[in-house]
Amino acid sequence: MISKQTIELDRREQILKISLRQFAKNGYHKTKISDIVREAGVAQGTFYWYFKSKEAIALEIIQNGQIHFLEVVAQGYRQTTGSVQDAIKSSEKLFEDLFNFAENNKDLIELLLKGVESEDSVYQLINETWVKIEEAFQRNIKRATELGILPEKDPSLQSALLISLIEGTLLRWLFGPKDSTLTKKTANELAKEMVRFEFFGLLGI
Amino acid sequence: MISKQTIELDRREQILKISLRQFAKNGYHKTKISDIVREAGVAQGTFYWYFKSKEAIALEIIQNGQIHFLEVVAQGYRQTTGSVQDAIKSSEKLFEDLFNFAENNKDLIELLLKGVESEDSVYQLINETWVKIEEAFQRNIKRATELGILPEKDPSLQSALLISLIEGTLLRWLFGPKDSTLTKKTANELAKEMVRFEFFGLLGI
Amino acid sequence: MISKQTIELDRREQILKISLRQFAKNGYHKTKISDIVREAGVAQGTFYWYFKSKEAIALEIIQNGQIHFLEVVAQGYRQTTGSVQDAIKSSEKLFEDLFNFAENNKDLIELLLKGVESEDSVYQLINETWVKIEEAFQRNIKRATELGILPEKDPSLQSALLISLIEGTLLRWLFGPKDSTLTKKTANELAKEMVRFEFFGLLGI
Amino acid sequence: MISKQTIELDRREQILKISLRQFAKNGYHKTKISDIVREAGVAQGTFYWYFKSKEAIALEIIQNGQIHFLEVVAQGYRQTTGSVQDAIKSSEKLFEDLFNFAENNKDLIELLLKGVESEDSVYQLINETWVKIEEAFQRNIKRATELGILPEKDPSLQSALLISLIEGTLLRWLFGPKDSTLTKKTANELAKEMVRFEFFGLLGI
DNA sequence: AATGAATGAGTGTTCATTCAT
DNA sequence: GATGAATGAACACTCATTCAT
Repeated sequence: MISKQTIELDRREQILKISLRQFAKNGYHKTKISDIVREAGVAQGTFYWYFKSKEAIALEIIQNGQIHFLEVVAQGYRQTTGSVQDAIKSSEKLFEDLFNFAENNKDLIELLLKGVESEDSVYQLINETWVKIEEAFQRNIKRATELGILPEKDPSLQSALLISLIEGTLLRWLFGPKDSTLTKKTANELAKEMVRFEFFGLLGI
Repeated sequence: MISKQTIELDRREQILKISLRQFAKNGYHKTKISDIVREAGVAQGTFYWYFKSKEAIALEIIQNGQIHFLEVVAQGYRQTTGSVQDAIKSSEKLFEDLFNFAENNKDLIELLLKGVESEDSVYQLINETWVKIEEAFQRNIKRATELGILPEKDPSLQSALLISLIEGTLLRWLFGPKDSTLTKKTANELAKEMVRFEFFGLLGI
Repeated sequence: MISKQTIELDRREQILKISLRQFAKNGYHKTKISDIVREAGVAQGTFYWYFKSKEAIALEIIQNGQIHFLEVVAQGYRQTTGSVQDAIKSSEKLFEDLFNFAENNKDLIELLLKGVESEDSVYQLINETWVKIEEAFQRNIKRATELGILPEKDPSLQSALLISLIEGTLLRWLFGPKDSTLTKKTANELAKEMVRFEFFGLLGI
Repeated sequence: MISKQTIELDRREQILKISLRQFAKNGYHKTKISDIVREAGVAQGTFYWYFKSKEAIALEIIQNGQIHFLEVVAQGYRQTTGSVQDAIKSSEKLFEDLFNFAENNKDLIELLLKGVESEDSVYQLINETWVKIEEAFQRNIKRATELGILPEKDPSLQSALLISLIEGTLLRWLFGPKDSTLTKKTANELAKEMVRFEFFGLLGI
């Protein structure tokens, strides 16, 4: 039997999901409440029973996404014992988790990557999400440097470069032209390539 | 004497410039024609004497920008004789030119980096710009591989990674928090760091 | 023991009371059913179990109020024997009763005085209330004229002037600025002043 | 020849006039912008070319009205030499001016008398208008008291009573039932009756 | 009796675009 | 070339009312 609770959650969840997809696909401004409710098969007013405003639902979507995204990043890193091999392995693991998450949450990632021109508050929250992810990576780099795995350098620059790689790769992997070599790679393959570039650059083997 | 022709060009140029700045600063959708003409000190109708529509001016702005941007990228690369040292040098040169151009054309870069959620046609043109730049880099990578400077790998992946680095770095360098270590670097310093990472990765010296 | 009947009456009474206060305080249009039910602690649908519509509850509130108001006005007047002194005394008594009633029914009075811009039907009923009160006063004036207490004049004008005085005084006394000399008067004092003006005008002692 | 200036003023003036009439007739909340523009024969957007918002136009209407109304009240009073006869004469003159103004500006008076339930800012401005008029009357009463024409009493109460008379009389004279004896009076007759009541009360001759 | 989710017609406002002058 | 008044299709949001449970 489906309880009231379940129905409400479902409807709310459904609107959240539809909104996320539309925000991701068409952007914040071009997504109209009327489109969302049409797809959900409910009346315009129903949207406002569950959500205070367009801005509010966007913020909730991103907030949720941020939490899940950060969980992945936080869990992905295992403590390394000290060898470069270990660092590479755990980095691969992290990237693979991250890419898998991204693949399973394409809409969220698209919104986080493209949803730049929205309400200010929404923009801020998206920004905050990337900053937090960058901070997580920075912590890992610092630890690796302290363990002597990585040479001493400006960790903020390093993490910035890393995040740049990740953002750009996600964009091209998930939303690039369907026939590119990049699009066809699996999360695992991509993680390996990324790590190779991360540690050894273009010259690395 | 200033001819009518000149005046027209000036006014047209002025509106283009103002529009670029406003598109960059506030985004495509949040930029209103009324704001543009107010800043330009002309009537609403005047805008439509020079430009067919909001979409048209955005396209023209990006088209112009694309041409200049590609010129820099095209000129940046000199022919390499074959040594890794040369490749590094010329890569540094390219990055430095690119960063200098970006610094002198902040508005354009901001629009190209953030202006994702606009009209479809505008989005496509921005996309095309990055693709063309990526292609330019890809050609260079291929040549370096043929010359034996770089090891054999998927050049489309390599250029994708490179462009990702560039985009992310530009975003953080030009539009990141004012007090970060990244923001304070000069174009030359940044180019050197980029190249180091490009060729040697995190482990490189 | 509280019977179901009692509970229902209570709940109904409670909603009526809350609605009256909100109508008075915020006006008919700015009072939302959602506000009323929130304050009553019941669901939106419950309101419509007890009342047909927003208009219906407003009409009922005013209808009730009209009855009580008219009772006061009807009881207020005692038969006068014929002397001016008696007329003044009984007029004072009436005003005092009326002011006391108003003080104990501020919300109702506020609604009757300010609730002008509501549904047409509501407006009509408020109007009717004042007309009936005016008629009561007019009857008294006529009787006083027949008894030779008051000089012969157009009684409809006289009662109109009287009601005007009452309405304006109530408005200022109950809802005027808290620090005015008017606001601080008691019902009895006010009644005396009113009667003095009523019978003798500005020149009267 | 009709200059642009004239046309603009006309259109603006026209919308102001239509809005005033609709606000007066239907109240602030029930007056829709769509009704106003329909009557004016212009598009919805045109309204917003001339006025910032519904609230803004209401405020402008009342502000204008307040100025004209106060002018009448200010001019109406002549300095009195000291006799009661003079005071009565000048009071009659003032009331007559006031009633004439009201007759020629029925819509404004209706809005000022009935437009109680509007936006807060609008409500405040209407209130302010009556307060200023009351102050003008109060000044006159004080002067008359100093000259020994009126007996010493609380002038704030006296002016309050006077304004109450005026408001109530206007309401009934201009908007009362068409067949009443009151409605049929001329401004001059009404002024005389008012003054009689003002100075001598019901007992006065 | 009571709930609260759902409805949908309406409301003020915005803004790119047009056009008579 | 230039003006700025005029347009009207949207759009986000509100709220009295309904109804299945």
